[in-house]
Amino acid sequence: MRTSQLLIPTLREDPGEAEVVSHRLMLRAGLIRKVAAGVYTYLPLGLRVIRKIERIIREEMDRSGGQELLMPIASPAELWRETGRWDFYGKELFRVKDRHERDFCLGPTHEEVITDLIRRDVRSYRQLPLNCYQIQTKFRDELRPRFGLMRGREFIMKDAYSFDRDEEGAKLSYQKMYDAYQRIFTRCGLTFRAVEADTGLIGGSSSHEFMVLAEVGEETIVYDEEGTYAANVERAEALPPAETSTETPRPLRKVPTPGARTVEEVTVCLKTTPLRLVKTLLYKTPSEALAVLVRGDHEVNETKVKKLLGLADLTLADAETVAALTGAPIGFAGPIGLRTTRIIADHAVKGLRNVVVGGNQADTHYVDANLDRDFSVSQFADLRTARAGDPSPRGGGPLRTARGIEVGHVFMLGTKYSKAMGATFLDPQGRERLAVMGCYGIGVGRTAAAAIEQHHDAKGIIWPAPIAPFHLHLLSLSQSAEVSKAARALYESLIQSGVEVLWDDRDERAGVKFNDADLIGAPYQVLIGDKGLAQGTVELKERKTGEVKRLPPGELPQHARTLLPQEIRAT
RNA sequence: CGGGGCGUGGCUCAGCUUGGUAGAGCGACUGGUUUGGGACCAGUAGGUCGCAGGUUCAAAUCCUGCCGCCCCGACCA
Repeated sequence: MRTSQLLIPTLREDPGEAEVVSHRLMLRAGLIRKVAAGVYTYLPLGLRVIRKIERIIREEMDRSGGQELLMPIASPAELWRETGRWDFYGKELFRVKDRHERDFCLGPTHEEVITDLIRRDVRSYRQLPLNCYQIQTKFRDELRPRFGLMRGREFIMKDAYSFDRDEEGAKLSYQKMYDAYQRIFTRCGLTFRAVEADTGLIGGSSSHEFMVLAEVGEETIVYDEEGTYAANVERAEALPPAETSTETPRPLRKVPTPGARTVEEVTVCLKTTPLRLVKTLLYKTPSEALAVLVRGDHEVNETKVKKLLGLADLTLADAETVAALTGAPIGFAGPIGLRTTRIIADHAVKGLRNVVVGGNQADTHYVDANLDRDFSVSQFADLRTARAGDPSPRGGGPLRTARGIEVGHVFMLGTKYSKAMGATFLDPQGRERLAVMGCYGIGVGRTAAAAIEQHHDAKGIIWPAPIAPFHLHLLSLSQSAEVSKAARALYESLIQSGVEVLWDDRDERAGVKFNDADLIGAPYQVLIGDKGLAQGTVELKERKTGEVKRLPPGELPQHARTLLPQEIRAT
C-alpha cells in the first residue's frame, strides 16, 4: 500500500498521556487513538497488526481442533444470575439496561453464553468433545484502565471453551490448548513463560497464565532457576519454615509501646526483629470479621485467604471495626483477647515461641506470647505471599521474582458452569452427565503491546516479522523521475512476489521518511535514491540491526522473500 | 473510593500567582528555494481558553459546582 493513501498519522512529539513504551509508540506510530479512557480506535496500521495476531491464533486454534463461532457482546442478566456472577463479578461488569429496564451486560467473558448454547444443542456423548472459540470485543469496567491497549475497558480477546465427557478428556483438551498457546506466542516473537495462576473471577480447579516477561508487566511472577516451578505471586506456594523454635516459653508480659504501630516501629521500640513478631490483620468479609496472623516479616496474601474461605470479597477492616474488635486504634491488634472467634494463621506462625503481638489496647504490646497457652488459632494454612529467596515449593533453588504481562490464561473449569446451568449430556449408558469444561483466553491487543515492549529501540518499534503491519517499507528518497519510476516498478514486483510492502511515496524529505519508517518498525526497509540508482543499486536495510545491503533492484524481490519467515513465504 | 496533577488552535505547551484586545514551536494550506536522517524564506487559515453558574465595569486568569483525562495510593495494624 502507499503511504500517500493510508491514514498513518505519526506524531513527532511524545503524547503527554502515554507513560509506557508500547502505549507511546502505538500513539506515535499512528496505530491507535484514544476515544475514552481505556477505549481506543485501531487505525489501519494498528488493525493490520491485530489481524496478523488473530490470524496466527486462528491457525493454531483450528489446528488444535477448535472451531470458530461468534457470540454476542450483549447478554441478558438472567444467564449471569444462573451462575451467581451477576453479583459475584462486581463493578467490573459493564451493565446496561434496555428500554424495558431489563438488565444486560456487555460480556467480559462468555462462559454463561456458551454454556447456555451447549446445554440446548449438545445432548449426546457422541457430540463431545467440543472446543468452540471466538475472537470478540470484550468489556470490563476496569478499576483503572491504563497503558493503552495493555489494560483497556474495551478490548479484543480470543476466548475458547472446551466441553468434554469426563475429567480425562478435559485434561487432554487443556493440554492441547496449552500447547497451542506455546506455539501462538512463539510465532508472535515473544519471550514468555507459562506460570501457575490463580483462577480469580473465572473459577475452576487450576490454571496457567502465559506471561510475557517485561519490566512494565502488571503481574509479579516467582520462579526457581531449575525451571521446576513458576507461578503468579498471587498463587505461589510458600512452604512452612523448616525449623521450629525450641525455646522454653517465658511468662507473658504486657509492655508499653507508645506510638509503635507498624512492625518497623515495634521492633525498634522493643529492640527485637520482625521474625519474632506476629502481625494480626483484621478483615471484613460479607459475613464476619476475621483475624489473619502472619510472621512480622511476611505479607498476607489476600488471594489465598479468599480462596481458603471461599470469599469473593475481602477488605481490611476500617478503624471503626478495628476499635470494636480490639478496643484500640489501628496498630495494636493482637490475638490475645480479641473479640472474634475466627483467627486463622499462616504456617510460619506455628513454630514460633515467645513472640511479640499487639496488646488490643492503645500503645501496648505483649511480649513472650505463646500459641495455645495465650491464644488459639482455628486454622493454619499457607496464607502469606511468597517472595524472592524463599525455597522453591518443588524443591529447587531459591525463588526469584520477575514482572510479566499476562497475554494468555488457560483454565480447567471442571463442572462449575455446567452444573450451575445444567449443561448435561447422555453417556453411552443413557445416564445424564455434566460436561467437563475448560476455558482459554488470549488478549489480542495486549499481545501487540507486549511485543512492542520486547521489541523497540529509541527510534521506534521493531516488529517481529510475523506480526508486522508490513514486511517491508519502501522509501523513495527523492521526487526525481528516475527514483519514482524505479520505486514504482519495485513496488509492483514486490507485491507480485507476495511481499507486503508499504511504499512511502509522499513528497517528503528523506529525513522525514527515515524517521517515520523507523517509528513504524517494518522489519526491513528498502531505500531508493538517486545516488544508488546511478550505480544501479538500491539499499536493503534491516530495521533491527541497521545493516545495509546494496543490490540491483531486479534482485530485490527474490532476496526479500528469503528474509521472510517460512510461514510467510509459504503464503 | 482517597490524594495529587492537568484540561488554552490538529500536536507539545506558555500565559493564570498580580483580572484589562489569546501566544509560541511543531503541523496544515499557498508560492518560491531546497532535497540521503524530522529544511529555509514569504504569506494564509485555524481557538465559545472542558462545561455551567457566580464575583467584577471587565474573567483563560478569582470563587463554586460538574464533566473529562493522567498519575499515585487503596490501609500489612
